[in-house]
Amino acid sequence: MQRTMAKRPLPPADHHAARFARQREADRTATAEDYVELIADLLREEGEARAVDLARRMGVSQATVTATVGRLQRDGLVETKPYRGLFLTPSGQEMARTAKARHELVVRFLIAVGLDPETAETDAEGLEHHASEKALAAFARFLAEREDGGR
Amino acid sequence: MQRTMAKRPLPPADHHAARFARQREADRTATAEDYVELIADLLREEGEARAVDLARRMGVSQATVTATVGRLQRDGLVETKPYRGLFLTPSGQEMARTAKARHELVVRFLIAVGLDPETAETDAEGLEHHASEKALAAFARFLAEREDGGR
DNA sequence: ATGATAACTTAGCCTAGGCTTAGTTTCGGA
DNA sequence: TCCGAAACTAAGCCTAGGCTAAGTTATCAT
Repeated sequence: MQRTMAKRPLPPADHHAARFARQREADRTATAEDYVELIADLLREEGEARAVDLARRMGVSQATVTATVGRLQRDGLVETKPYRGLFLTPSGQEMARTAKARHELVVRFLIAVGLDPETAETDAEGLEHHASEKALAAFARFLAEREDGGR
Repeated sequence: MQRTMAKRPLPPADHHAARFARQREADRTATAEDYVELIADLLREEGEARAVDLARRMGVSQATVTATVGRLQRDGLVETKPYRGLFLTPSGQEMARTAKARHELVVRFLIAVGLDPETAETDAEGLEHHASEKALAAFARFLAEREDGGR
């Protein structure tokens, strides 16, 4: 049995470094995922995703949206038709699909462990980018068990 | 009853924007927390926290550590005595204390919902910065119940 | 059909957080 | 004691992601 006190020695340095590297990697993709997810939502709910709406919903200036969308375009995730909104490339759609699924899963999980839906939604925004596949699998398992046990 | 399909309409734009703002705020403090937490760990476990060890454990160059530590110093979290390592100011210690508590809580929670300890540790690194107070409270509640039920 | 308004872009600036390469300092062992 | 290796700093560069202010350009309503 492990000690309960926070006295476990530090992990080996390279191990430790790998965690932070994963972390930085996740940070780099987080913005792309947020934009792509939001574009997909807007396309679905409003029929179009205009830069001005993205700016409004992200709480950011239009200039920032222009710059970010430029990077997304460079990375093959988004296409633009000025004054006709933004569109997702196939790989953008793919990213949006998995991002949304992840988001939904995290929200449902947070609610299941006792968070109110509004806070769950807010927190999911931050947490969804940092949960590993293993963690997501554990969340899904937890939800499945919860549903079985509940009936 | 709400629809189960992901068809809930988008939240109001300002609402939506506020979530992302919180998010960006958390991102800004994440690096500081990671450094301060690691410095505290090194001081506790090794007796000193040298820049070179931070670099090794963060997986980053020494120059990057110098720059980051400069910002931490500017922000009143850290003090340096060259060749004698890094030290935390009272407010740095405070930050380390709460960061560590949060980290421990998230790890224990992740293990409780079925993650293996190693992955829990890795994921906690990313998740701890993005869980709200409400979420942390929910995690703690969950663990408490779990312990009651378990006996 | 044209002109005001709204949408979008450009330019220029900033900070955080990375990097490498090239110095400085300090410490410790011969 | 002194000198080489290790620790640290400095300089200069880069990208992402923010900002404002100043253009452009489409669209739509008259």
